[in-house]
Amino acid sequence: MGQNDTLGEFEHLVSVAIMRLRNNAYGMMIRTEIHKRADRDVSIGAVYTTLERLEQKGLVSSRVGEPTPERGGRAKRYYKLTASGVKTLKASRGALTRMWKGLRIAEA
Amino acid sequence: MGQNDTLGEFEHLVSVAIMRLRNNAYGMMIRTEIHKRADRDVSIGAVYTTLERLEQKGLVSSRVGEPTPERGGRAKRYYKLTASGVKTLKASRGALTRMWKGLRIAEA
DNA sequence: GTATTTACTCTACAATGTCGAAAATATTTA
DNA sequence: TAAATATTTTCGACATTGTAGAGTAAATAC
Repeated sequence: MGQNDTLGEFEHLVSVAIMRLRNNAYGMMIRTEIHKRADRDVSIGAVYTTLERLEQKGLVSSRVGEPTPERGGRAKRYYKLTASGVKTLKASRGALTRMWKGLRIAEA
Repeated sequence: MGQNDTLGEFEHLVSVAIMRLRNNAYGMMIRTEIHKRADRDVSIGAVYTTLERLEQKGLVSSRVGEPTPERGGRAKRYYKLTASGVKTLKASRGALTRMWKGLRIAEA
């Protein structure tokens, strides 16, 4: 049930953030990107939980990077969308786009 | 917690459908609109549950209409977005738009 | 008053959203 | 080199949202 093809609202934001960040998409950065762009301030835990679930669904993959020596800190885990992830993200966006198409938002 | 300001993915679709349908936004129609536009086939129960929750949050309001005599059938309950609902919908769309802005989607 | 049609309500459970605290692991410093 | 500090990830728990299916209501037709 609910295997593939649609993303939740936050999953959508996380997925887009990963695309934007290219080869610098790791937890903390993803959170920052969402904060800056979508003006949405979520906890880092929320981000990781979602990342983990997306990975379980095969929509993103990850690898642990070398620990960049910039004043301590644990090694980063980098994420990227899989082919399936890109496809699903496109589908989600497409549904929204078609839904909004031609509608000029006015009043209640 | 999570009072206002963001819509879930399906709540978003339902809200847009209500706007599109103007003065003809009742359960069955909303479902059809989502099916046609977003190519999403959900049960009527799913639609009503969401409608009810949006109403509880003050994002939509409803009223029961006169039973149009078109070969039987119960009276319809019409929905519309409240001012707060419009605002929230705009915010949700805005977040997505800003998130996507400038990103050309390519490959994984 | 029974069948038929159209539409809504209820109940239950699965999936997604979200937080806060804890654990890892690296560098600096006393 | 042990302790302090910084950066990032992992865990556990619970709230909200997504979704289906069966049941109920109410109106017209026969």
